[in-house]
Amino acid sequence: MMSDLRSLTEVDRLLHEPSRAVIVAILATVESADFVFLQRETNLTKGNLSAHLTKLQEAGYIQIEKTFRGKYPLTLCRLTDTGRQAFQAYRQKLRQFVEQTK
Amino acid sequence: MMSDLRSLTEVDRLLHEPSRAVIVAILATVESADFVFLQRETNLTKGNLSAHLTKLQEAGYIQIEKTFRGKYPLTLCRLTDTGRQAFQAYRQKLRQFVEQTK
DNA sequence: GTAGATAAGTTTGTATTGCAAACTAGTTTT
DNA sequence: AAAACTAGTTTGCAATACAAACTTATCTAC
Repeated sequence: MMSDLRSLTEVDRLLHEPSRAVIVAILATVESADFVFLQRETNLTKGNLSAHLTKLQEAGYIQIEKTFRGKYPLTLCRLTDTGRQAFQAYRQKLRQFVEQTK
Repeated sequence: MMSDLRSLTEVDRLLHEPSRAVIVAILATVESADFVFLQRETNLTKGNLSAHLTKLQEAGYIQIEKTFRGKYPLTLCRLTDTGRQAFQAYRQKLRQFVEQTK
């Protein structure tokens, strides 16, 4: 396992975007979260949240289920196993960088 | 001090680029480093290294001195106090994120 | 019953990037 | 004197992050 400073350059770019890292960090603590909840927690605009969720879904990191709460749309998101593993690897990469630097 | 998950979205974007974080991490360990040394250590192309160094300089994070080694150009880089402080803050932000997530 | 506000999203427009490839200027080798 | 090497800088382009505009449906006030 290569473990020098420059291994940070191989970091997962999808998760290295702070907004997405925060979204995934939240999803790592709950079994699922809806769009409105995520928007309140992240402070993102609806548009940007939507775009980030789509990217996470395309990468297979989250699963999105579209349904209804009463008469309104409900978008439920949950972290996949792939997503959880990627997030752990990402945290590990950050941890190593922080520990290896001064 | 705000210290929840979403404070990661306020991370220093200049340092949050892995290539630049690595450059700065290297410069944090030496009093100065030249272009050729940095290129070997980072594995960046000359073009991209040049561009990243220019950005770090524009932000006041590094100081660049152009001189000569014998007959060849020598570009010496050193971290400024501002740059060192920014890097410490960046490391702290990463550390907090890693510690606050699961 | 219809005009306007609200809910829950998606799509579009744009300016900024990170990266690869091309270029520059001088020096050494053949 | 042509080719190759050194030490960089500039250019071209595709990707992306964010804001603003748009969509579709529901609720409220008149």
